[in-house]
Amino acid sequence: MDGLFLAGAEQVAPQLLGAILSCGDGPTRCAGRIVETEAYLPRGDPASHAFRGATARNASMFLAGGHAYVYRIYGMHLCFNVVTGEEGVGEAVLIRALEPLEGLEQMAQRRGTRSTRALCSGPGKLTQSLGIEHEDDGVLLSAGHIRIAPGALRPGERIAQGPRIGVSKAAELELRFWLEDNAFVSR
DNA sequence: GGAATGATGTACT
DNA sequence: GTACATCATTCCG
Repeated sequence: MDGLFLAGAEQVAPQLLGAILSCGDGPTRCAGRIVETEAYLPRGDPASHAFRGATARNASMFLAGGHAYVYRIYGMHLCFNVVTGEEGVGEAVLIRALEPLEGLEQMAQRRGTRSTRALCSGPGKLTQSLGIEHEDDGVLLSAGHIRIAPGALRPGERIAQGPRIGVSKAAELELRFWLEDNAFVSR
């Protein structure tokens, strides 16, 4: 699946739907199926952190495709992205929601809830559930404890596309992708 | 140095 | 539906 990440974010985002994102090994392993993503483009996308060039915060967004970009938002939440494209370009796919598959008890403990639907149905929730830390920013996904494995769409599943959420700029771009009617999509 | 601003989540009305 | 917690980063002067 590594080669996939060298394509553009707009191509990678829908292709990640159905793939398995996991964190940790052994008894602490948690995993979920990706059901919602958003693309952030390398050029002409003022909503992207990379829009004004590389800074200390977004440096890992300019690594080669297949690295993680983890950043803190609103002073309290972490968001996890998969960097895409060639090194130096600056594009990524935000993972917005997962359908929990493994480590449900660990996730519930980290999140402090008993609701399975509330575990990973949002970018901040899934980083907390999986135990992703700010130190994971810039790690190579194929080599570290955070991994993405290929997955497939289930029979009858359809990909939906629409405007991104929470962005105040470029709101007209339809760069959010999700699995239609999936109960674990955010909102 | 100071002010504004988030790729959010939760609680409350 | 609205309010707000909470702070690193960024931008402006």
